[in-house]
Formats: sequence, structure tokens, C-alpha cells
Amino acid sequence: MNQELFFYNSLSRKKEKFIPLNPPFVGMYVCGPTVYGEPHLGHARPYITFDVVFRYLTHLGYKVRYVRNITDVGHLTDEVEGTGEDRIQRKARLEKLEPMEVAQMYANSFQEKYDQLNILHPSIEPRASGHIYEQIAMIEKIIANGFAYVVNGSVYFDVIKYSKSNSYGELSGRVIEELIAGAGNERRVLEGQEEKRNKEDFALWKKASPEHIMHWPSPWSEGFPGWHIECSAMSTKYLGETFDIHGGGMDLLFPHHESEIAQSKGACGKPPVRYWIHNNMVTVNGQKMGKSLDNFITLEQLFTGTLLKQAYSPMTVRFYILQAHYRSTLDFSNEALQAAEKAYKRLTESYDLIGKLKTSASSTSDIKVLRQKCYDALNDDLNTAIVISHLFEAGRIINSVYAGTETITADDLKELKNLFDVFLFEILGMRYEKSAASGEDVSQLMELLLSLRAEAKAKKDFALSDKIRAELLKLNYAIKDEKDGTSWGRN
RNA sequence: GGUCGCGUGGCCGAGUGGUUAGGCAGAGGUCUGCAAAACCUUGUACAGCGGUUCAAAUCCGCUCGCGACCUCCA
Repeated sequence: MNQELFFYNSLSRKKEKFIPLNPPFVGMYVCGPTVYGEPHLGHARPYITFDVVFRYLTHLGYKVRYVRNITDVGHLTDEVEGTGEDRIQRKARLEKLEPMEVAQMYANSFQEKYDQLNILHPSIEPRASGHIYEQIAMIEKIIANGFAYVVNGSVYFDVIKYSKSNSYGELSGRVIEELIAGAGNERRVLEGQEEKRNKEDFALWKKASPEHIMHWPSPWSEGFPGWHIECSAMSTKYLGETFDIHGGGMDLLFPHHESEIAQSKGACGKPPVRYWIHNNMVTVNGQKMGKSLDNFITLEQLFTGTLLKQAYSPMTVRFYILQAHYRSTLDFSNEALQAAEKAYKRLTESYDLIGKLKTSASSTSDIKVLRQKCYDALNDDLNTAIVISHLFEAGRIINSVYAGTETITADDLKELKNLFDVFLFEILGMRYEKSAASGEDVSQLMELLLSLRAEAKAKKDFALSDKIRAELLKLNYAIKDEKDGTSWGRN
């Protein structure tokens, strides 16, 4: 905690020094997925980004309560001719499954991908469907405070009234007058629009229509919660009325997060969040990867190589995401993934060499300065790309020592290993993928082959030694002749 | 139409006014029986035009191009 950490706060649009409300405790809420579809590459970005935030804060000694929800209700869809049908319900109807069965299926799928990407489990992973009571209670408070009204069993947030005493738009930079006048062009027609007092108002509770099968009792109607209330209710329940960090994708800034602020203030009279942190989008040919644009690639496809030039391992994907700063757009391409794959392999191969290095009385490079440089990069709004560049510098030093062009002390060697262990594995959350095959059998067989090859080489039977090398390569084992012996690894 | 942001060398991608980001790819070299790897060296990069400054990729203005949000979306 002796590090001075700065985050870019979307609320102030500035980098701000991070000071928790109640140190050493930190409350962090991240908008989790709506489980109605397969996780795609775009989803990986926020969960990896905030995983690193979680890991780093923990590393610094903070006691972090990290809440990431699963939205398995709510979120009206307007995809089905304005029927106001719940997204999960729609999917369920199409797949002829119980709605909660669909939600569970995709929640499992997300969980599996989180694990593969080495994303730590949050402290609490609440489901919206399990917090209907809390959402209703919050809506009641908002009504009691006069910021919401009931029409035909539905409840709407009164944005105009709220904005008289509060600034609706403080997060997204929206100006209420422009919301009213603006856009205009292709605003889609949502069901129940005519019930609202103002176009800008949004639903807190919707009365279920007869064909709507996901619904719960409430003081106003059999119905379901509105688009944004679940996050407000669950974050308040587990983190309090005001908490430290709220994260999510930039596309949630408006209206989702703006409305969360309004709801929380409308209910509790306090700003809910001190630091709003938003990650940028993954793009394809410069355009956002998204469900509605149908240009997304699922993580399953990525990991198995379906529809792609090749498969990319979860760690390749994680590394690729961490090589960019989280607030920049990141363009997807095979070339970019391939570059990331090679780059990470290079780094782990350097790491593997650490145990083989010979130490000297002095070091030719300043190792200790690298550690603070890595901290500096993380402290400056979580610049993982810069951390990685320093790790490459460390890798270069390792390789040079191994090649004999540089020297290192025993102390610095420890420091070097620690640098990788702490920054690459613990904080960036990369999983160590050993380049050599594990398994005693294989390595014993390999030693046998290599000794036979060494004999052939000694007899200058290069035809045979090259054949062994070539055949091994076909089996995906690469061997390298070095000064004192031959090393090998899986490709 | 409104709000916000971006435009960096073949590609991806950092860059807080002055000194090398980094990775991938390419070129040359060292090492090697040959490879591979590694190491060393190597690129007129900052959309365009003005301005501020001793000094700008970095600040300001304009122009062009692209994108995000304004509607479910990470």
C-alpha cells in the first residue's frame, strides 16, 4: 500500500489518486454478463482488466471485496418487434427450455471461460434473480423520495424531476436538454413508452404481459425489474451506499451507469461510486465487436480454432489483451493474436532459463530498477502494456546472461525470478505454460534420443542427426543445439 | 443532429513538451557441421495545415478520416 496508485475516473475525466473510503478495505463492483449467449472476445476484456485490478489491489495489501453480478433477469429486449420480452425469455422460447435453464447454461459457459483465462473468482457473484426483493425495496425508496411514479403496474424513474435537484448526465456528459431534443432520428419505439411522463424516463419495474413467463410479485404488479436496478440493488447490498470502484465496458456508460447513479442517489441521496473505471472495446476492422453487429468471435471458437487460421490458447488471448492499455480500443486480427502468442512464448522461455543461469560477482544490468518501473506503470492507470515491455527487458537480460554476454549476481538472479513471479504471474495473472512437455516418460525418451543423436553428431553422421531433429519437429518437439548440450521443448 | 474519443514506422501497440517503449514481421552480422534459438546492429513513425514554445507525436486552432454512445450490448 506504499504505492501511489492512480486511476482514470470517468466521472471527473482525469487520473485521480486512489484513496479507498475505508482502508485497507476496498469495495469493487463490475457489471457482469447477461447470460443469454456465449461469451465472446469482447467479454474477455473487462473481466481480464478488472481481474488485474483485483489482483493488483490485493497485492498492494488491500482487502478487496470484489462483486461481479450475473444478470439472469431483466434487461428488456426490443429485438422482438417491441414486445418488451425479456432477453432470456426470448432465448428460452427459441430453444424451448426453461428460462433459468438457459441462464444456467450460459453462466456455466462463462465460468468455464473465466477459469481458462485464469480470471479469479470474485468475492461475491450475485444473481439478479436472487435479489428481486432488494430491487423492489430500492424501488420503494425511490418512489418514497418522489423520484419515481407508478403507471398501470409499472414504475418509472422521473429523470426530469431528478435532474432538478441532481445532475443527470454527470457521468456520461449528456445534457438533458439534448437528450430531449437530440437523437430524434432513429429512436426505436419501446413498449410502454406512452406510459412515461417524459421520454427520458426509464423503467424500474415493468408489469408482465400475459405471455411473459419470467415474472415476480411486487407491490405494483406481477412483473420484472427494469434495466439498471439490479446493479444498484446488489452493489448497495454488498458494498454499501457508497463504495470505491465500479467497473465495466465503456458502452455501459450511458444509459446503464448513468441510471445507476440516478437510482442510487434517488434512493439513498448519496453518490454510489467514487471511482468509475471503464474499459474500451475490442474492435474488428475498427468497428466494435458486439452481439448486435454479429461480428463477434466466441472464446470457444478462439480456443478451438473454429473459423480461424489456428487455435489460440487462453493465455495468448489474455496476453494479447494485456498488451494494450485498457482504455484504448484493441483491434482483433489473426496477425495480432499470432504476435501475442510468439511474444508470450518468448517470455516464458526466458523464464525457463532462469534456473540455468550462472551467477557472477557483479551484474551488468540494473535489475532492481525494473521492479519499481513495473510498479510505476501499474500505478499510472494500470498500464499493463508498459509492465510487459519491462518484462521483455528482463527477458533480454536473462537471455544475454545465458548467452554469456552479460553477467548477474545471485541476488539479482533472485530478483529477476521474483519480478516474473510477481508481475507476470501474480498480478497480470498469466498462467505459467511450460514449453517443455511435463511427464517423466517423455523426457526420459527424449534424453535417450538426444544422446543417440549426440553420438551420430560425434561421428559426423549429420544425415542421421538431422533426421532425428526433423522427425521430432514433425511431432512438435523442437530441439536446439547449444554450447553444452541440446535443449528441447514442445512447439 | 448532439456528446465524447481516436488517427503513431509493413502489422499490433505504448507514449506524462526535450533523451530507445515493447512485440510481430523484414534486413545485415555473431554463434553453429547445418538449422533453430539467442545476442548485436538496422527503419525519413507520429493524418494534414497553421499557431504557442528555445524545443511538440505530446499544448491550442482549423481541415480531413475513423469510431463509441445517444437503442439491448463488455
